[in-house]
Amino acid sequence: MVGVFESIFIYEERRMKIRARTDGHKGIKRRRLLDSARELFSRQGYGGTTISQITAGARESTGTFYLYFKSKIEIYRILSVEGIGLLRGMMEETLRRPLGDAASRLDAIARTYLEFYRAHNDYYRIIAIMHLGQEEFMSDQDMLAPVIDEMLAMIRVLEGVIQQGMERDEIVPVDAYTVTSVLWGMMDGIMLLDQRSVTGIMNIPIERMLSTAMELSLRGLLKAPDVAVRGLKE
Amino acid sequence: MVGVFESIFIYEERRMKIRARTDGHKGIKRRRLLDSARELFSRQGYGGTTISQITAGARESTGTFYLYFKSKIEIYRILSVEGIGLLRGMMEETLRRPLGDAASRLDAIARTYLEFYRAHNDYYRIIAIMHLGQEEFMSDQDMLAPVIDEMLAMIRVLEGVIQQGMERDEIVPVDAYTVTSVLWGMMDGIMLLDQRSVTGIMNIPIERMLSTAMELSLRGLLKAPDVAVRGLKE
Amino acid sequence: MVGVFESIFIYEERRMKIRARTDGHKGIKRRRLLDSARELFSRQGYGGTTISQITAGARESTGTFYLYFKSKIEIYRILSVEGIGLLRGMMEETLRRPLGDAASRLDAIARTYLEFYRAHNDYYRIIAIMHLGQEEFMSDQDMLAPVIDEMLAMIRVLEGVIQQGMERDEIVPVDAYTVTSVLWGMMDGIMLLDQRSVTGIMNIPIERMLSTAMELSLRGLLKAPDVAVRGLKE
Amino acid sequence: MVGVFESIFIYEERRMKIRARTDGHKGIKRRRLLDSARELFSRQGYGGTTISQITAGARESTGTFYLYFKSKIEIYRILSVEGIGLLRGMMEETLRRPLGDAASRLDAIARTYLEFYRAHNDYYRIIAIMHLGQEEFMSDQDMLAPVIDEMLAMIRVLEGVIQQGMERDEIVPVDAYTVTSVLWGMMDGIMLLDQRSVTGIMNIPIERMLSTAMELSLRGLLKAPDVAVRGLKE
DNA sequence: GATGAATGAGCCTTCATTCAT
DNA sequence: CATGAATGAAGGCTCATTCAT
Repeated sequence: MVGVFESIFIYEERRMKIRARTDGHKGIKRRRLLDSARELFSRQGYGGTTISQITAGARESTGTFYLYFKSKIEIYRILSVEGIGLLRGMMEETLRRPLGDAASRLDAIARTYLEFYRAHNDYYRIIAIMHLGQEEFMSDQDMLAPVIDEMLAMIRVLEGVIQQGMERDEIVPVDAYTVTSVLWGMMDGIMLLDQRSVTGIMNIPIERMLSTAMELSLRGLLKAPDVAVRGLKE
Repeated sequence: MVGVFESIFIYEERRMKIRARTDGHKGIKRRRLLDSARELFSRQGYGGTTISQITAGARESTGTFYLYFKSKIEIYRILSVEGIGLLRGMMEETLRRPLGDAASRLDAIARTYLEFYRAHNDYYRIIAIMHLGQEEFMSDQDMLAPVIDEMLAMIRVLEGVIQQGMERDEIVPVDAYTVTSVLWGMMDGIMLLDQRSVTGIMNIPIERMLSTAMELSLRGLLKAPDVAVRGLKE
Repeated sequence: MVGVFESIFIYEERRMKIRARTDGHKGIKRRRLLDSARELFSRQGYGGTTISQITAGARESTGTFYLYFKSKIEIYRILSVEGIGLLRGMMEETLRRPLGDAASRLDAIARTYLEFYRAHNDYYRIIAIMHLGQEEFMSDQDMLAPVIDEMLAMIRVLEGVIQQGMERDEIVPVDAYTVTSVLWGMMDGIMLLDQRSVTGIMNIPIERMLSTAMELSLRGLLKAPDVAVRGLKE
Repeated sequence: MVGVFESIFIYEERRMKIRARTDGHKGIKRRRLLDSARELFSRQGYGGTTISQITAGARESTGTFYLYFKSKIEIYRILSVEGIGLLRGMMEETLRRPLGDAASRLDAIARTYLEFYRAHNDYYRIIAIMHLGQEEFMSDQDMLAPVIDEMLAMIRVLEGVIQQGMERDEIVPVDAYTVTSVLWGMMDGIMLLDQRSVTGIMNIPIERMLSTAMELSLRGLLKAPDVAVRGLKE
C-alpha cells in the first residue's frame, strides 16, 4: 500500500519541479482529493459517495473540488485511468525481468495481477467492478475510451507472451488473441469471486484459486505440461 | 418459472384499465412491474432506476408499486431470487438429460450457463453484476442470503459432476470444490468481459471465448483430453 | 369501561328495533368503526392514525369507511360529540341524586369528571386534548360548534350549583359564571398534568391532586370552610 | 433571550440576497427559519406544517433548512427549549424583584405566566399544547427531556415560594409539591380554556379568570386571606 | 351495499453544482 | 484562488379518497 502512494507522490514531486510552485500546491490538493475519492468510492460505491465526503476526507472545501475536477463522474474517470495505468506499469515492470519460458512468464503475469488486486484493491474495484451496471459510465464514451485503451494495451502485452510461447514451441497452437482474452477473463472471474467472498459466499483463499486456475490452463496450453504444473492434486 | 415468461407475452393483449380483483389480474400487474424493473435495473443500475420509471414502464401509478412491493430494494431482491431460480431450473433440466462422460456434462453446463446469460441477460446482470460495489446490498443480509444460498446450491451441482468424473477416472485427481469454484469464476469472468465488450472493447464472440475456455480447462482436467477437445487451434 | 359500551350498544339496539333490520347492521358496522377510531386516535393521535388502521381494527374494508363517514375528520367530530354527550350524561346522573350542600355537590361533580377521565380516557383525550393545535379542527366550525354547545350546556349545569350555593348562603358572593369557568379550567388543568405525567414528568396521583384542588377552592369559596375541608395538611 | 426577539424586528431591514458568511448573517437566517417555524407550528400544528411552508415563510429555499437544522423535529425541539427558557428567564426576573409576602409573590408568578402566555403565545402553544396527542413526541425522549427538565426547574421555583410562605406562617400547612403542581395545573387549565375560547366558546377575559383563580386559591391557602384578596365579588 | 385496488399529490430529505464573497 | 452557503430538482414513500367491480 505504502509503496504505491510513494510512487504517486514522487511522480507529483517531479512535476512540481518542472512546473511553478503554485502548481505543486495544486497538485497536492488534487492528489488528496483523488485519494479521498478512491478510498470512498471503493468502500461506499459511486452513488453512495458524496462530493462533501470526498472533500471532507481531503480536508478541503466543497467548492475546491470543482477547481480540480469538472464533475463527480470525472474524478471517477481519472481514477480509472490512473488505476489501470498503475496496473500496466506493474505488468511492464514484471515482463522487463528476464523470465525463462512461457509458463514462467504467464505465471508471473498472474502473480502480478494478483499483487495489484491485493495492494491496490481500491483501484481494482474502481476499474473492474464499480462501473458495472452504472448506465452513466457505460454510455459515457469519454469515460470509457481511455480505460479501454489502457486495457487493450495490456491485453496486447499478454498476447505477446502467448505468441512468443507458440513461436518457441512451448505452447500448443492457439489463437493468441482469443486465449489471451480468456486468460484475462478467467483471472478477473476469480478476483470477482474473491470480492464476493468478502461477504462470505465461499472460503477458498484467492492464491489457491488463482494458482489452480493457472495450473489448469497451463496444462491445457503447454506442450509439456508435466514440467510446469505442480500441486493440482492436493 | 418458465411459465412466467410465457405470460409476459400474453398479458399485453389484455391491457385495459382493469382493477386487479382476481388473483390473475393481480399477478399480471405484479409481473408487469417486475418486468419493468428488471429491464430498468439491468440497463441503468439500481441507483439509476427510480420507482417512477418502474411504474411508468408498467403503465401504473406510483402508489400502485407499493401495493405489490414493500420497497425498492424488495423488488430487487425478488428479481434476484427469481433470476437465480430460473438459472437453477435450467441447470437441473440440463443435468436431468442423460449425458455421457464428464467432459460432455461440463460442456453442457457451460452451454446452459451461456444460454441463461443470453436469453435472460437482464437477470444475469441483476444477479451477477449490478449489486457489485453497491454497499447497500453487500451489507443487507436479507438481500444477499437467498441469492447466496441458491448460488451455492448450484455450485454444489457442478461439484458433483467433477466428483463423479474423478470417480469414473475421467478427470485427474483434484480438489473438487476448488476446481468447481475456479470453473465457475472463469465462466463469470468471460461473461464479464462480454458485458464490457458491449461497449466495443474486443471483438470475440462469447461462444468462442467460452468454448475456448472450456477446451483449455478440459485439456487440463481430463485424463484423455484428445478425445473430448477439438478446435482449440482455429 | 364495559358499562359505557353496553349503554352505547343498548342505544343502538333500540334504534334497530325502530328502524329496518338493514339499519341495524349498518349501526353495528358504524359502531365498530367508531370504536376502532376512538382507540386509535387516543393512542396514536389524529395524524398518526390512518383510515386503513381504523377499518382494519373494525374488521371492515377501507371503502366501507366512506359508506358511514364523510371523511376522516368527520369521524373525529362524531367521536367528540359522542364523548362530550357521555360526560354530560354522567354529570346529569350525578346531579339527579339528592346531594346536600354546595360543597358536596361540587365535590360530586369533580368526582364525576374524574371518573369520566379515567373510565373513558379515550374520549377525554379526544375532546380535551387531541384537537388542540390542529388547524383543521380549530377552524372547522362544523366540527367545533356541537362540541362547544355540549360544553356550554355542561358549564351551565355547574353554574347552577354555584348559583344555588350562593342563594343558600353557603358560598361567598362571586360571579357564578366566572367561577364556574375557573373551576372547570382547574379540573382540566389537573387532568392535563396527569396526561403529561404519563411521560413521567411528575408523580402525584391524580386523585390527590384533584382533591387538593377542590379543598383549596372550597376553602376559598365556602362561607364555613372548616366543616367541608379535610386533609389539606398531610 | 429577550435580545433575540428584538432582533426579529431588525433583520427585515437587512433583507437582501446575502450569503451567510459571517456568524451574524448565519444567525439571521437561522432565526428567520425559527420564527417562521414558530409561527406556523403554533398556528397549524406540527403535522400540519411543512418544511416548504417554513422556508417559504423565511424566504429561503428548501435545502437551506437542512443547512441549519437536522430535521423537522429538531427545529421543533429547539423552539420548545427556547420557549421554556424564555419563560424561565421571565420567572427568574420576576422573583429577583423584592416582593413582600407569599401572596404577592404567588400573584406575581401568575402574572408573569400570563404575560408569557400573551406576549409569546406561539411559544406557549408549542411548549404546552402542540405536542399533546402527538405520539411522535411523547415517545421521543430527546425531545421531551429538556422540556421536562426546564419545566420541573420552574415548578421547583414555585415550590420554594410556597415553602417559604409556610415557614413565615403566611400559608397554611400543606404539601408544598402537591399544591405547587395543582397551582401550575390550574393556571394551565385556564390558559387552555382561553385557547379554546379563541373560537368563541366563552367570553370571560383571561385576566379575570386568572385573577379569580388566584384569589380563590389564595383564600384557601393563606392564613389571613382577607388582607390579600380583593375583588372576588365583582 | 360492500370491497379493496388504484391513484397521485405531497411529504421529508439529499446532494451535485453554483457563485457571492 | 478558495470557500462553503445556497439552491432546487428529484427521490422514495404514504395515505385520504375514489370507483370499478
